[in-house]
Formats: sequence, structure tokens, C-alpha cells
Amino acid sequence: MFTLSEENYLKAIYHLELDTDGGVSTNAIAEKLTTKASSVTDMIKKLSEKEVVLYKKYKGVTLTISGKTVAANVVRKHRLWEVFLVEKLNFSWHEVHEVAEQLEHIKSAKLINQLDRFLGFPKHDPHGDPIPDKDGNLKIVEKSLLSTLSKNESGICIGVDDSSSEFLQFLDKKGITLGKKITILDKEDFDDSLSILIGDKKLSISNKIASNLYIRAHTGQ
Amino acid sequence: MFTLSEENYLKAIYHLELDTDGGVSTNAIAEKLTTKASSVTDMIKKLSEKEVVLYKKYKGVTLTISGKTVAANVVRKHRLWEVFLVEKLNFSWHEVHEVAEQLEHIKSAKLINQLDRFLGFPKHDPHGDPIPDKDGNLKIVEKSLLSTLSKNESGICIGVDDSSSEFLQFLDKKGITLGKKITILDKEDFDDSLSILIGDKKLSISNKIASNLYIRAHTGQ
DNA sequence: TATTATTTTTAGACTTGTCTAAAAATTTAT
DNA sequence: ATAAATTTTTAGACAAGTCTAAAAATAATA
Repeated sequence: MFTLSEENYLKAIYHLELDTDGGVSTNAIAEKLTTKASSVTDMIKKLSEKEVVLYKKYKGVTLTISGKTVAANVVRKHRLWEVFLVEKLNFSWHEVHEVAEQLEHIKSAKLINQLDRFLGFPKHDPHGDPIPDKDGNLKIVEKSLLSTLSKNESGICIGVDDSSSEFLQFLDKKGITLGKKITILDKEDFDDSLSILIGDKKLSISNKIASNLYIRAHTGQ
Repeated sequence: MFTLSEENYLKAIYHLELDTDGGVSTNAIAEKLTTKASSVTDMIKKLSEKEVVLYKKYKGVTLTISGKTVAANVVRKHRLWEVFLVEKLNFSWHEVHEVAEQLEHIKSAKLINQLDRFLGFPKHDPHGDPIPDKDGNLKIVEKSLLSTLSKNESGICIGVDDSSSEFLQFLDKKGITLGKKITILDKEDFDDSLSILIGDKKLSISNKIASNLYIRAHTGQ
């Protein structure tokens, strides 16, 4: 069994490993968890003894198979609860993270399996991120940043990179939601801003926005 | 804001105060939380400084108004989650307590208010216990133990005193559920066992069982 | 009321998870 | 390849919450 703190470390390492090659550095973990490097070293030792991470001094850490399973399960719970909050309790997608951070640590296999069923076995959370299955596997979806598309290309909005409350509320205001088709009407060389068509509305968005929106390729009309 | 541990102490005191006159003793709290009296003394001091309990050395404790509000809110959350687990996630009433013990500490006013609405503003949890409202008030229902009824009297089963898993599963097996009408057919002087009519079934139950079932008076047929 | 017995509190210690400050190892740059 | 900068680890400390063992207060009993 793992403490709340241990689970948070495992989850952080899990996320960091996804966009890092090789071990995850002490400092990276410290920054992610807004704690100090020395605290990270302490915790890493503990996790290493529990055999959920591989650790060589000064060399960073990697999750073991069992560590990955634990972490993926926390992520699974987090994302299922987010779906619950949005679908059943009328939360907006920018409000769910904080509460899900608490709910993800509730321990009960039956609870999470029944919740999964109750929600209709969703595959994605409200931000478009995939929900790991019971065994911790998650289906990787081919996705690209909106900013990488060329003029006249289009795709379906399937997720966000930055899921901060501010960004999500901005998207709400602009009417940009998951599942919508986006077409690049024009790209401005000067500042890399984009003119896009979303639904039947024309919008101008900055490169910063476009670099935080994930698109699934959408061939044809 | 209160820690998980502080909330558990407040809840324990809240429950103990309901069936105690005067202050709640250190030992009683220790027993309820299966901890040591010395730990209780330490925590009481802390709660006293936070002005949620009144405390005089050697004299036991009482909740202040604000302490009572905090405690009632924890109880409210516990019971609402129990309803959720039974009504939406197909838990049996004997399985909910352990999980609700964790869920009751999730902090989010919106969460609990939306949950309340989602469940249709229930007034009782799956064991028949009343759910405090947002301000911590709970409606006291006139109730008597089944063991106190006389021959030929009847009532509606509205709750249990002992809500241990074993007892609840026993009731399931016998078909005794909340809302059912129970009539005393006979009382055995020898061992105080009862012969009862529940629904259309005749049952013989021991005094121990009858002393753990709450009944709302049910005049006439 | 004096003497037990019980309850409650104090004193000191331990664990978990964190921190600061300093030392050690590694990496980068000259 | 040596010096400087950065990263990481160690050492020692602290707060929360708990424990044991012993002291103090209260309650029960002879």
C-alpha cells in the first residue's frame, strides 16, 4: 500500500517519463511537485526500497513495472473522477483538477470499477487525455499540435497540452471545445498567429494558443 | 481548515455527544478512534486552541458551535457519499462505510452541494441515519427500538443501531430492509426473542437483533 | 477519611515528510 | 584538463501525530 505522498511522487515520475528519454532527474520531480530536491532524494530512496522505481545515485529514476502500474492506476482514478465531475455534477473542465487531485487517492477497487461502469467506460477525460485501463495500459492516439498544421489542413480538436484553469476558461470563451473541427485558413509569418475556422466561426489565435491544442488528423472534407 | 485527523476527532466527539450528557471523556474518544488516551489529550489541546472544542483538564470536552458545524459537515459528506455508493454504484449497505470514511474528507463545497442535488437531496443514508443539511442541522425522527414494542404493535423499519458489516449482512439474509413494516406477533418471556411478521413472512429473531433495529411508530394497519 | 483504583495528563521518544545549509558528484566551459 | 557552474546528496532540524511509561488528579471503596 502506498501513502498519498508516495502516490503523488509516482504519478509525477510517470508523467515526466512520458516526455523524457532516460531517467527522470531529481530537480524535474522537485519542480513538478513544488518541493525541494533534498525531499525528492529522500522519497526516491523509499520508493526504491519498495521496488517501484529504479535508482542510481546522481542518475535519475525510472519506474519499474509495478511502479508504473501503481502510477497509471492513480492517473486512471484522477481522470475517471474528472469525467464524473463534468458529466454528472456539472463541473466545468477547468474546475475539476483540484478536486480530482484529492479523489484520485481514495482506495477501493470496487469503487473505481463501478464508477467506470457508471460513466459508460469513458476513454478520455474532459481535457482529452486518455484513461488507462484496469491494467494501466493506455491507447496512444496519433495527435499533433495545431501549430504544426499547414494552411488549409484541418483536424479534430482532441485535447490540450496546458490544462491550466486560465487556458481552459479562455477556450470556453472562444467556443473551442473537444470534438470540434478546426481548419487553418491562414498562417501569419510575422508572429505565427493563425486564422482558423471552427464550426462556422472564424477566429484569429496566437501561436501560444495553437501550441497548446492537440489535433487529430482529419483527411477529406 | 482542518486536517484529516482533526476531522476524525471532531466527528467522534460529535457522535459521542449525541448519546452522552455532559462532556465527552478522553477514554471514550480514545476507544472510539482506537487510539491511546495520551494521543487524545494532545489532539484535544490543539482543537481547543482552534476553538472548536471546550476543554477543562480532567473534565472532558464539548464541541463549540463552530466545532459542531465542522463535524456535522463531515457527517453530511459521509452519508451523502454512502447514498451515492448504494444508489449509483451498486454497493450493498454493508460495504459503504469504509469507502465513505475516505470520501468524507474530500474538500470542495461545490462537490458536495452538486452531489446532494445529483442524488435528489436525500434525507437519510442507506442505514436510515439522517443527513445533516448545509448548516449542519438534522431533523430528529421519533424512533424506538424494535425490542421495546409490545405484542401486536407494529412499525416501519427506519434504521439500525449497530451498523457493522456482519449485522447488515444478517439483515440482508433475513430480508429485513429499511421501509418494511414489522409487526410483533409474539414475545417469548424466557429469552426475550420475538416472533415477527415482516412483509408476508414470519420470522423469529433474538432480542439482540431487536435491540439493534429502529422502528417508527405505525398506528393502524 | 484514608486507601485503592481509575482516569487523565505529562514527559520523552519515534515516524513520516518536509526543510535549510553544506558537502559531494557531475556537467559545462574555458 | 582544470576551473566554474550546476545538480544531487547528506546531515541535521522541525511539525504533525502517534506511542510508552510514569506522574498527577479524580473517583470509588473500605
